[in-house]
Amino acid sequence: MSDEIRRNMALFSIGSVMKLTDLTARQIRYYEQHELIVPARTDGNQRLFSFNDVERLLQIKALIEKGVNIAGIKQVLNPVSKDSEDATVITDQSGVKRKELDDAQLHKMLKRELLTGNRRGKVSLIQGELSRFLNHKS
DNA sequence: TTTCTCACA
DNA sequence: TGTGAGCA
Repeated sequence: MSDEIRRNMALFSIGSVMKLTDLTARQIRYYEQHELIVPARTDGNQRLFSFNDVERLLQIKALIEKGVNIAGIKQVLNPVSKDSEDATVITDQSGVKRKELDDAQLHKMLKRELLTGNRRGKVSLIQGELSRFLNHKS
């Protein structure tokens, strides 16, 4: 669990993130405007990204390449409180939590689509690049 | 030099 | 989204 801490601690400049994600600074800032990511700031108002942010950016990139728009990406990335909209739960003949179930399945479906083809390949590639970047650091 | 915000193509 | 201006 303390892994979360480190993931959110490592900080990169937007320039590093650009190289790591192949996104332009413009895109990165654009995604931030749409709340797809929420990087921290330095004293000089400089953006600081964590490993989590980088991974998030890579997911966003993958989704965009699949033709998903900002709104769609928000749905996949934003954990929209698990129980903040149970007001519209349908109570049909089969069950009581119809809507909730559908949301969960949809979310899982989208996530799977996003990661289809590189369950491990892309991730390890990313980590490899991160390591190379951190070690070379020249 | 790099990043930032803002505005226009 | 890209690009350029003017700052810090």
